[in-house]
Amino acid sequence: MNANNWLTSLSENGYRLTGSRRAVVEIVSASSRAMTPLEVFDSARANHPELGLVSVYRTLEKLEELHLIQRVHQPGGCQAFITTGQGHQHLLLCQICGQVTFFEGDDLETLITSIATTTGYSIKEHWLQLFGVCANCR
Amino acid sequence: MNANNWLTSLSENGYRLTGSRRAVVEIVSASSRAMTPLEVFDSARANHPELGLVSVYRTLEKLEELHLIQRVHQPGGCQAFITTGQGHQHLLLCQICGQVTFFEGDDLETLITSIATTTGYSIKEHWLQLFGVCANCR
DNA sequence: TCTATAATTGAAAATGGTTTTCAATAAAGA
DNA sequence: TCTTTATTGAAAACCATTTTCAATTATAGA
Repeated sequence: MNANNWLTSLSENGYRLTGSRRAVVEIVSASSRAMTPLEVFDSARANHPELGLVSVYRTLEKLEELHLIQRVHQPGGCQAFITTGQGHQHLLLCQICGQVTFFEGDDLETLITSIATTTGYSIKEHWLQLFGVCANCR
Repeated sequence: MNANNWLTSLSENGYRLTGSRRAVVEIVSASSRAMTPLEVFDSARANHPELGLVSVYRTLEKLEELHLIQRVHQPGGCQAFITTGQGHQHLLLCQICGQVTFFEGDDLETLITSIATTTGYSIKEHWLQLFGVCANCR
């Protein structure tokens, strides 16, 4: 279902719907783990053996531009992408299985306002990520 | 002053004090902006023209291992390093001048506990970064 | 449906940041 | 001072990502 929305979005933004793009969208939209371009490539080639790695990079670039996916920063590297949550959300990552969960973090407003006052900064954006072990992996 | 502490720490951990290491430590310990290996290299070569880029990478690696510096993740890239703050601190980055300010973020405990309960995760670590415009740059 | 056009493709080459290799050098303890 | 061994810079290797390019193909319009 996500996949169809993504394809519609690509199409509405003037991008053509090709086999390669469908292959990438299919994999990434269905994953609850952040995936690197190479992981997407390997996974997508199961159904689309003709897919090139270059097209994976190019498709991920467009999905990111359309805010359908976002890059995930981790101690081990920052190349992986995950579906973007609805609204403003923060990330919770399982250090064992890699599962990504989103959560609302509106409680931050108080903290942010206080920091802005203390430091004299005008704060525009914030990143919050939690790392831990999910219920399944304990 | 930071520089001497860092050199002491390197020495106490069995690393030799060399000209290359002093050059890197001198630059990085004095910077309030996150610097990439190449920026450190360029800057340090002003006083140490014989310094090699490879030694910059190797020294940064050791400083990170000793928790004297930490990698800073930003939308534009994740290669830059900054001095580590005292205790557990969070980052506030100026999007204009790159200045890094640390702040305490203990107010997060409540939020984190609540997320742990809701999601069933055991939370081990967290990253909080704020981006904005510092007082000087406004 | 057919055609024309311009976007998209995969392969190969290029790029750029980082790491490894290696012989020469130099720090530090005896 | 001497000896040992970590450290060095240069060059080569590496590897993820981007660019180039000619062939292909999605799409709009006839």
